[in-house]
Amino acid sequence: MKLTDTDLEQLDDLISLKHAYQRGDYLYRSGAKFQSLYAIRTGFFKTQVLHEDGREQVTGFQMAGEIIGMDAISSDAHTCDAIALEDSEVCEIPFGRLEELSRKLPSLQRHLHRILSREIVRDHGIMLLLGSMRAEERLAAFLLNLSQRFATRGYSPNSFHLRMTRQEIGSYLGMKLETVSRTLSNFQEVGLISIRNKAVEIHSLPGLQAFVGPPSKCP
Amino acid sequence: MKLTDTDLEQLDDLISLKHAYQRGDYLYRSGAKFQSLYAIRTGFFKTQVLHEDGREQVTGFQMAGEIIGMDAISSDAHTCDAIALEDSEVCEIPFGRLEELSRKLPSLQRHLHRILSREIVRDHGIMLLLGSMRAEERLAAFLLNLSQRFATRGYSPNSFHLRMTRQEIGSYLGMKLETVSRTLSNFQEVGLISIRNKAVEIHSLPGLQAFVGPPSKCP
DNA sequence: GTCTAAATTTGATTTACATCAATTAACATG
DNA sequence: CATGTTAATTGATGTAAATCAAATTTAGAC
Repeated sequence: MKLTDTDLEQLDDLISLKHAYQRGDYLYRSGAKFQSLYAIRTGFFKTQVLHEDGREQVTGFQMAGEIIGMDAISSDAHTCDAIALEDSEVCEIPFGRLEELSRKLPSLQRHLHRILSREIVRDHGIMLLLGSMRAEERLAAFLLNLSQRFATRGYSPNSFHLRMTRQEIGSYLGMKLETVSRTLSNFQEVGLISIRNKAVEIHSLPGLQAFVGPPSKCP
Repeated sequence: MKLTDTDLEQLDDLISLKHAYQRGDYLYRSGAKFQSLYAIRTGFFKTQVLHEDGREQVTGFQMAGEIIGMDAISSDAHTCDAIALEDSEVCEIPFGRLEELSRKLPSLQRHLHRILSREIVRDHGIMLLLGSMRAEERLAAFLLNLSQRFATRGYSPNSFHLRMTRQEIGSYLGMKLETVSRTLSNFQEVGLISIRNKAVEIHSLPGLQAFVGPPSKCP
């Protein structure tokens, strides 16, 4: 299937709505009517679900190139909050138009399906992490994941700064902020990383990797 | 958009591949090439992801009317195992054909997107559960969820039998089988449920609901 | 720059759950 | 129906992480 000029125009049109958000701004709120998906151009977001009793769970940290808002398709309303963790730029993708266009462009359709499915796979990974790893392992996996994503975007995999607080990391990883802090300090003490407030230096990626997985059996 | 006779034929055709599975059979295995989604007609399945180090995490229990296999779209390969927990019947839905047809039928397209999104929402709920609930709350939420799904299918919400072992429940909920057993025994002692092996009687749905959520503050 | 509030670190203590261990009950198989 | 096998219960003990509590650092507001 070839793209006609009209197709290209429409695709171009589809992603033409750009918006800027400042640190702390909501991209959308839980309960808001679903209209669009959002492609992050620059910046950093978190998404969180709120339990009626006030508990909250961070469900993800999203960075440039990632799509958010997919949870809202099922009920035509957003089911979580998305909040900018730094000044960010976002492309709005009206979902109705995306569906329309993806009916004409099989490769776009396939792409959309892959993105939706990738989110499911990601969530399963976090379920594994939350359900069966210890605090140390979770945090190591978290740092490795960030490292890998920064690397993909052309930044250093060994040196980056965290956009989120210890509390937000803790919420995401199912542990308290004190445990996050202590565990990071431990990593530093054994020389795996340096951490000064939000600035992280990973000294040994393999060393962190060795932490993920159960304590090695010594036969 | 109206459905033509040809459309209806194709839709009918799409879901014509039925297969039977016995307790313990694999519907698919992690790593297998992705071809189809599967609609469960009757029976009960579990899905689990395996960590290379041998740890496993049950990611869901699926029953009649539910669709599984969506995680595989992203990489063209299944990322988890799906195993029948009782004798079951399943419709295979070749995904290429589903995509093709959903290009012609906007309502089918929308339906597919909703199903994919619903899985994401479900996973976020489990992340909340794993990340921020205590064992008691997780198990209460689990029983309520099963109850509600049985009710939707016309079965009693108060009386059903578990198809899965304590170990599988524990894996799903991020706790050990002993804790599952103990917690169920506690629920029984306080009169919320009766449980004899796999047979559950819920005596008070509101009572279980009260368990989900943090211990009530007494001012 | 100063001041205030928020975030982080670190320590002491508690606790929920895991682990280890043994018994009992349910299930499958010849 | 007897018998090996797996699943479930229950108890005793250990431990990872939560909680409670300061002290300290960092970031924002004025």
